[in-house]
Amino acid sequence: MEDAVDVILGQWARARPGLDASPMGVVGRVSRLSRLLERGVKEFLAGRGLEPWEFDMLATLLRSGESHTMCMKDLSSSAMVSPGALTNRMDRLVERGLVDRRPAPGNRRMILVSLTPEGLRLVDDVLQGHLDNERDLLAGLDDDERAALAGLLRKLLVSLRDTDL
Amino acid sequence: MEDAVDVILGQWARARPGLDASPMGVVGRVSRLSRLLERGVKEFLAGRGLEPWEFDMLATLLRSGESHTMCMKDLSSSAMVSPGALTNRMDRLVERGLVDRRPAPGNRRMILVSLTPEGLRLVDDVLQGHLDNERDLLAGLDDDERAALAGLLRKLLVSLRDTDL
DNA sequence: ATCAAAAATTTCGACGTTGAAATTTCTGGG
DNA sequence: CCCAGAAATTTCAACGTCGAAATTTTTGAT
Repeated sequence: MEDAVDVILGQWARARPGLDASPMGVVGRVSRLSRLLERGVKEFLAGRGLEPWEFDMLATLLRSGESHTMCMKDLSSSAMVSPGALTNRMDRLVERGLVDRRPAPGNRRMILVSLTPEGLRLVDDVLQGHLDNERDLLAGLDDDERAALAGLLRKLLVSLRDTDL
Repeated sequence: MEDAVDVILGQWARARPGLDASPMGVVGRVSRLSRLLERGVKEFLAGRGLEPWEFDMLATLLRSGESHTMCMKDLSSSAMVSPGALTNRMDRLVERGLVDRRPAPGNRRMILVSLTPEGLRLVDDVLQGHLDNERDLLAGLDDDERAALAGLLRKLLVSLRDTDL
């Protein structure tokens, strides 16, 4: 069965015979798949009253350790957003009462962000459904294929040095 | 070798033992890989004086057929951007002299966009280098692995109905 | 103790996208 | 032939991000 990227590769073969466009077979598919999965996640979370970035922030704090607390810098790099964007996001989460913010004792340069009880309850409520939804989005592959895909993606990511949060 | 997503899965295993977070092993990796590849493409194109979206538009026109001409609607869906964003992009490409825009003869609702000779020369000059760069970004996988990865991604994309441009 | 450099965060302006409303043109049924 | 609805594009306001500059605090060398 053909996907949209096959159609594109066919167009290249016609427009520029002799050109080896095969790298687009991977790069293009990763890009399209990423957007489709994002949309699927967004639709699920919208039903729970959360934007994807909100769930990301709450889930990052939840998995960070018992205290559910991180400083702005670590949150910024974990979420792969600029420091400025992180400030903006935390402003809004504080306003919703899902996190709180306080200077770190002993180092007033740092701001510590924690889940509030309400934030913890919300993310915990949504987490299982979110994973079920992701499983559904991947249902086109069986378990072996999913594992193989994860393995290939890992190998590529490691080669691109994506080894830290 | 561990990648960043393995670290995240390890955090989940500690924070919520018993939770099966494995879908994130695929979804998270696709998302991170997509961003890394985008960055690699962006850096290459910046050296040629092009933004990724500019190259996308020019390449889409180039591979569309002999005439290098498409209407706004088809360009919009090809590039997966809203119609409004497309108008904005074309304004700027016209200003750079890389495309031209004219009403379709016989159907004045439609606007036809074509590569100018200058746009054609530019995208043709950059195309081979762009593919070489993408190949470099994928160099962590050998040919068989790359083909296997493309196949798994295709299967997943087909299951998500990503079969048209 | 002091000061320059580094570190963490916030502020701010520029930019691009989205989604909805508006505009123009076409199509088909009556 | 006319008109309502559909189709293609443009306009516009709201929104979020980035990057750079500014701010505050800490660190280390002298």
